[in-house]
Amino acid sequence: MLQVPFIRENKEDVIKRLAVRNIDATQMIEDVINLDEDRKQLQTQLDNTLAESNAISKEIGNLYKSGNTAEANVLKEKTTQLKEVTKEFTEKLNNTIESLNQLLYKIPNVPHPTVPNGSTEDDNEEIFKEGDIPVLHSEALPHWELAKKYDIIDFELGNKITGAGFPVYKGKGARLQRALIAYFLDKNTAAGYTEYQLPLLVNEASGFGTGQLPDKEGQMYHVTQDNLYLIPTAEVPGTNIFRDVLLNETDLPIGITGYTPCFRREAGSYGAHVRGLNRLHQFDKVEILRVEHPNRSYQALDEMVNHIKIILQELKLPYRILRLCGGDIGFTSALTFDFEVFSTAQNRWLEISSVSNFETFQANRLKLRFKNSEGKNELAHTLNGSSLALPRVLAGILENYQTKDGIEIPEVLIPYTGFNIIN
RNA sequence: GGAGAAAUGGCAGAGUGGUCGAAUGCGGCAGUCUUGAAAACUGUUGAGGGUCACACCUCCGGGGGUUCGAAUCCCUCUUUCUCCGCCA
Repeated sequence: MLQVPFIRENKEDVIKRLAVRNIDATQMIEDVINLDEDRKQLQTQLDNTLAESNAISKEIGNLYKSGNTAEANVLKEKTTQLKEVTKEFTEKLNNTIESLNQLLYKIPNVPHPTVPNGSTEDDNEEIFKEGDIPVLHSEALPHWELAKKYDIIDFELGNKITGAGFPVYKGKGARLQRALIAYFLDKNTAAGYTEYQLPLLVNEASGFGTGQLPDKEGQMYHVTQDNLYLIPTAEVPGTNIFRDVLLNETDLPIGITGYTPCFRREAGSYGAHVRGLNRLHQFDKVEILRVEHPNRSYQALDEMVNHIKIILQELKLPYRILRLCGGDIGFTSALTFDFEVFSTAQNRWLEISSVSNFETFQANRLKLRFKNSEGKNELAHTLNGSSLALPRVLAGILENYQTKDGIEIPEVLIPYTGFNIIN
């Protein structure tokens, strides 16, 4: 959520930059500033009343001590009146704060100046492309056919046990998944990220901290009996490590990585383009996450992008990097780069990573701060990215590495799989 | 699941109705000493709102109550610890 002082001081710029998301925020920004003005006024009125109350209370104490009960009782009457006034102001103030917050929750992050205009994913800007798209033999298959042919993923079985979108990996398929997870985690820890194992269920406060709640709860599975949510991404438990945390400047930067399954309801998305591994209700992902000093967060974003590039180069998969346009960028993000791997048999690009800088948008909600060199508490910047989402990487490997003799295994993974072909 | 104890600043830990935003220690910051560092010593150091700056207000796990006045008393919720039970 945006900070009110920032909105007030950069009113025109905020409106202009939010327009890149194709929203006209003029009225909302105006309302925020007005509500905050009201808030300040009410706060001052309340504070003055309380100050008077406090002063009288002190006096009553002194009067009792000196035995002047009669005068004390007179003053007591007065405080009763003040209590009424206090109650009234408190109520008004709380209502104003509530309205202000409700409004602030609705305003997305301000896009970085480099975010291109645009309304849909077609307007995203391709900024990098690498890797040769292989020419497949004539009997090449999409990954779901390959999965069946080599008996490594069973979609029907998952359907029986749970429902659509919960595939069962078996044999070499299961081993390849485990290999990818281990490989990603090794790459990340080698780059300085600390490995974490995080809870897969989170409470309301955590859902709120990263912005899934209060508005986007439909994305998550809700365990109503205990009021917990299954995580849609490791970003949720990972970022909430830092909720209500005050760091020293020397603690920065912080980098963590973790593997978790992810659970997404994906209500209403069915059809041919969600076939196979393209979109699932449960999938595995390795995430990287950073807490950075504001003046080097964009450098950190570049480092993360480069890190993921190296992984894809090593896997020798054809991929491209997109700079998301204003219409496609996430609610909480200021700048996002998507990585897409080419699904040769489907002849389409599949998103396998999304790397974002949230600047202070998350930190403001989380109250994640550090003590800066002037001794002031300052909001940190948070960033995260997938490194990587497993199913589509797997789809990419199956399709791009298929030969007439079977599916070859990328060289870097062989130490992890213990085999070099699925046949 | 049952019984008991506890929750205080970045951390540890005093404080049981007004003089408490809160002793003390650690940590942080500044200084003295030193060629430099360490050690030692001295000073300083909670957060949020508000103000040009003060004043002032709020905050001692969350919520509610008693009282002129609550970290302190009462109710309630949550969490943690100990013991018992159950259990991968």
